[in-house]
Amino acid sequence: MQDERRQAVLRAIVEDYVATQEPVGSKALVERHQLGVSPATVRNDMAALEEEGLITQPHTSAGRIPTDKGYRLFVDRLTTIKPMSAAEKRAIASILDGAVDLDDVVQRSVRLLAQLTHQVALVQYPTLSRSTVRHVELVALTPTRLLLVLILSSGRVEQRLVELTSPVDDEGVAALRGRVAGAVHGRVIADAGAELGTLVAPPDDGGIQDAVVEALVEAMSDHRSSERVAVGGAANLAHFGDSFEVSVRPLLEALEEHVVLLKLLGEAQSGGLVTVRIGHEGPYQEFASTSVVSTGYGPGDEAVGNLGVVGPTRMDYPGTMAAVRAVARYVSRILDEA
Amino acid sequence: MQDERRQAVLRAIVEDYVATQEPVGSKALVERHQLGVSPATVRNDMAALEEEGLITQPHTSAGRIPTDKGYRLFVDRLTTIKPMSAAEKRAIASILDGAVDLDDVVQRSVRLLAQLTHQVALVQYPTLSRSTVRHVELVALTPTRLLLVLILSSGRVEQRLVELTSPVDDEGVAALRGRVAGAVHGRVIADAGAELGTLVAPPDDGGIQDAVVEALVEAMSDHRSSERVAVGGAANLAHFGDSFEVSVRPLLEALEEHVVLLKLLGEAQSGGLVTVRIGHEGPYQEFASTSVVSTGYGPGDEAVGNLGVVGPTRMDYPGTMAAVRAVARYVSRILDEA
DNA sequence: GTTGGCACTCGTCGGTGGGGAGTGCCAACA
DNA sequence: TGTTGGCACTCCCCACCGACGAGTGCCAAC
Repeated sequence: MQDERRQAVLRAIVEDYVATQEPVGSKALVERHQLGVSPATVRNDMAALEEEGLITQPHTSAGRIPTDKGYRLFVDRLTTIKPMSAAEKRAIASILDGAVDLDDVVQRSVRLLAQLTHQVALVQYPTLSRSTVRHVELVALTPTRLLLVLILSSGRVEQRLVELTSPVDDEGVAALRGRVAGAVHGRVIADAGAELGTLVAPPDDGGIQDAVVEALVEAMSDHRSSERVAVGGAANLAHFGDSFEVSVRPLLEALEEHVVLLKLLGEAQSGGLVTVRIGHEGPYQEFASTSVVSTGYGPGDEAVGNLGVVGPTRMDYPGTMAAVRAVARYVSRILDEA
Repeated sequence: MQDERRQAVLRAIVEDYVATQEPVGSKALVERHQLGVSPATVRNDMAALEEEGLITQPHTSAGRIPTDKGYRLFVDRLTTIKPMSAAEKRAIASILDGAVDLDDVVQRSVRLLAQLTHQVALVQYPTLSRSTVRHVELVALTPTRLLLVLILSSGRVEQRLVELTSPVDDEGVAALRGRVAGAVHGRVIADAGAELGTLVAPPDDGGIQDAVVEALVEAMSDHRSSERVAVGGAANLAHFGDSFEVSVRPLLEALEEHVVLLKLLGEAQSGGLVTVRIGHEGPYQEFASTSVVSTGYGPGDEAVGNLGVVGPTRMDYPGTMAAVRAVARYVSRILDEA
C-alpha cells in the first residue's frame, strides 16, 4: 500500500527529472502528478527511498534525483517499453527499405537510431562467423600483385591485396583459384580456415599459395568489419548536459576507438531482449554518468551484431528501449530476407 | 623600417596568441620577443595595425588578438611552412606503409593527420573518374538476384546487388558477363558508361542486361566513395576553446554531413599547394571561427581527392600546413606505386 | 620616431546579503 | 499507524560591490 505509493513516487521522480533535468521537490511532485497525498507525505516517502539508496540529493535542501540504483529499479519494474507509433514504424520501414546493400543498412540504421532517440547511436557491422563462402575471386593486377575478392553469403565483399615474392602467370592464378575455391567454397568461414590449413602447395609454387591463403584467412577472421562499429548522432552529445570535460570529452574520444565501442555495446542478446547498462554498471568508470541501451540483431534468433545508443544516465529509457528494439527488428527482418 | 617592425609585431602577436589563447599586450610582447623597442613603441605600432584591421581588442583595455585579415597576412607573407622533422617523416612513412588497401590508406591518413595537428582531420576518398575498369564479376546468388563486383585500377572494389524481374541461369550469367566486360574492360570509367549505352541486349533477355547495366553505371558514378569523407580526431574539438554551442556544436553536426565536409575541403589543388581558408572566407558562416587547411593528393600531378584539417582560426598555421602537405605527399606516393 | 609617465578603462575575482525552494521534524488528527 | 499542516532551518543562486591589475591612449620630453 505505502510501498506502492513509494514506487509511484520514484517513478514520478525519474520521469520529472528526465524531463526537466532538475532536482525534483516534494511540492512540484504532487502538483504534476495525481498522487492524492500531501507534500509532507511525499517527503516521508522520499526519505525512505533515500534510505534505500534509490534517490539522493545533490546537496542539503535541494530536490531529489535518482541514483543509478533508482534508474535500475525504474527500468526493471516501473515501466514498460512504449510501442512505437504507426508513423514511426512507417518511417523506420521506409528509411531502411531503401538500403542498397549491407553496409548501407548499417549506415542508415545508425542515422535512424540517432534521430529517433536524439542520442549517440552505435551499430556493429554484422559478424561474419556464421557466413558461408559464396565465391573467391583472384585477379592478377601485376605479375607480383594479386587482388583477392571474397564474397560471403551475407552479401559482404572483402578484398585484400596480396604481394608475391615471385611472379605468377594467368594460368597459375587460375589454378590457384581453383584449388583455394575448392577448399573453402560453401563452407562456414570458421571451418574454411581449418580446411585451408590442409591444402598443400604444388612443388613449383614459390610461396604464392601461402601468401594467398594467409590473406584469405585474414580476410575471413576480418578485423575490419565485424569489429567495426558505425557511429551516428555525435552532435547529440551537445545535450549531455554535464560539463564538457567530464562527460562529453571521453565519449568523443571513445567514438573513434572501435574496441571501446564494442565493449560498450556488450554481448549480443538474442530473442529481442533489450539490455540496459546504467552508469557505473558499465565497464568504464569514465562513463559513470552514461547509460547504454543495446540489443542484438540478426536473421532468425541468431545474433550477428549489436546495436544501441549511449546517452546520459538521465535519459528516456522507455522511449529509447522501444526505438532500439524496433530498429533491431527491422534490421533483422532485412537480414532474413537477404 | 617601421613597417618591417610592424610586421614583426603582427607576427609576434599571432604566435603568442596561438600559443597562449589570450589577448597579448604590449609589455608581454617585448618581454617574450627581442623587438629592441619599448612597450610604448609597440603600442603605437599596435594602434596602426588595428587601424589597418589586422588586429583588434575584445574590449577596451585588453590585449590585442589577430583578425581574420591579420591571420591572412600572417599566412601569406610572414611565415614559411616548417619542414617536418626526420622523426616525424619516419613516423608518417611507417604508419602509412602498413596499409593493406586503399580504404586503409585513407583511414590511416586521417588518424595520422589528426595526431600530427591535434585537430579534426578530413580525408576525401579518392575519386574514381580517372580509374579504369580492371575486372567485372557477376555472381548469381539466386536465379533472380545477381551480385555485381566491379574492380577498378585504383584497387577499389565496388559491389551492387541486382534484382531481376525474370530468372537467369548460369550460362546466361556467363554470357552477360562476357558482353558487359567486353564493353567496359580497360576503359576509363567516364568512357565506360557511354560504351555501355551502345550495348544491345539479345532478344530473349527479358530486361536482365538493362538491370545489370544500370547497376554498373550507378556503381561507376558512385555516390558512396568519391563523395565520402573520412573523419578523424573529433575529440580534438575539445580544445576549440570557444563556447560549445557556437563553435563545437555546428561542427559536430557537420562531421556527419559528407556534402558539407566536401565543400569545406574545397576544390582540389594540384601541385602540392596548400590552401588555407580562414574564418569567414569559408562557405559557411556557422564556421566563421574555424579555418580549413587543405590540399589535393593523387598520383603524379593529378588530384584524385582532398585532405586537410579544420580547426579554430587561432591555430598553428605553419605546423598544420606542413603536416597536411607531408601527409598528402606520402599518400600521393603510395598511389603512385599502386 | 622613440620613450617614460600617467590617468583611465574595464574585466576578473572574492565577499556579502537577500530571496527562495526544499527539507526535516513535530504535534495533531483519522 | 499513517497522514497532514506548520515551522524553523539549510544552502544554493544571483545580483551587487569594491579592490585589483593588466592594458591602453595620450602627451611631453628626448
